[in-house]
Amino acid sequence: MADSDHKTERTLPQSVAESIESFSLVFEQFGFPRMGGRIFAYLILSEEPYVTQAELTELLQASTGSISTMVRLLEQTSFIERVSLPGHRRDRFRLRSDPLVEMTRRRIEGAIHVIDVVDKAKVHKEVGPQATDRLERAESFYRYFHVEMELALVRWLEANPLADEQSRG
Amino acid sequence: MADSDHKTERTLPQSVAESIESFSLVFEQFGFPRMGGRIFAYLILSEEPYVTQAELTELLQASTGSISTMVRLLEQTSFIERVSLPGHRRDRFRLRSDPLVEMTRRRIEGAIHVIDVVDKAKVHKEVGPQATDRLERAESFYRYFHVEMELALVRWLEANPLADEQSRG
DNA sequence: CAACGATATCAGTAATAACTGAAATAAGTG
DNA sequence: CACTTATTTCAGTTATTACTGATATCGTTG
Repeated sequence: MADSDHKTERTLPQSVAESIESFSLVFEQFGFPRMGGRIFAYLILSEEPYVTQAELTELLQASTGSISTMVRLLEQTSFIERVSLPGHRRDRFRLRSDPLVEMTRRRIEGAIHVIDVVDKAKVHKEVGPQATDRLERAESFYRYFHVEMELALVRWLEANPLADEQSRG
Repeated sequence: MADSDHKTERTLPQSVAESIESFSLVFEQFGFPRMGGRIFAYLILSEEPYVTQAELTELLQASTGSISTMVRLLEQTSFIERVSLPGHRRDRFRLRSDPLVEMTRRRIEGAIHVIDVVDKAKVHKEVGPQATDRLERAESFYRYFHVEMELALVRWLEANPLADEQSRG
């Protein structure tokens, strides 16, 4: 019953490999290690919804350690999902959601931290009137922008619901 | 006529120094070296619109090399402005705009690069129908979101014009 | 134009983080 | 329960980058 290791493709086509690299750089901008971005990119670009660590190791030309650490990180941050099926030794992984949308959502939430830093800076007695004005301006901007981004995101999600191509593989 | 080096404060109050550190971490998230963030933070928090490299070196406890490199970087990326006055040896620097707003603006523009990467990935013949759907969904989201952010930013700037506290020191 | 002060440059250091590869552990199978 | 295979862990390597501190260059002033 084993699924052993008879995958058809042992290696990725050049063009896909290049796209994966581009994506990895994009995801790096979101604060992810490149290898994490490569996993995202593979899952986005592949027709196979699930992938095993062994496949990732081979296709992405990476070490088992690197893949193991990365899938755990992505799992813990809820970007991918681990599925272990009885009758299968290898765990399988799949995307939980559009990674770019989800990262954008988290970045939006990150704005709260910025607001917090700005707000905290205002309270010190050493901060003069002009500085206070600047801080208030920055805070006002961030508060506004944060809300606007949240609304825009919600609007888009409502207009573009997840057609659950997600729910089976 | 020299302005020599008779600044009143040789060192920053604890609380301000802490705020500066917090800011430096925020700016780091925008891809700036911490020292750059500290310079921003100082200029935001100070009542003095202008600062010299010597002052930054002392107040931020940094090396002259680090400060020199950083102000040049910030100058080249148009975040700060260098003003050299005749009769003054030291160059003086000041903010050109709200750094947080400006960085947000640039981040928005960065979305174009993401769209580009997604778009390029679609053309390869090896990319199947499901992957194409995912890419199109991502692209659609990014295009929409990019426009919405631009609009939100413009709206805010119109409602909050720069009262030119900027134009003199 | 000599001397000094400010800034730029550059080589070296330190700190960080990703990644590898091997060894340990866990889980599934006959 | 022994064996195999998948996964985790971890120590070590490599790469990157910020920063320092010394030296070189530039610019101003007397």
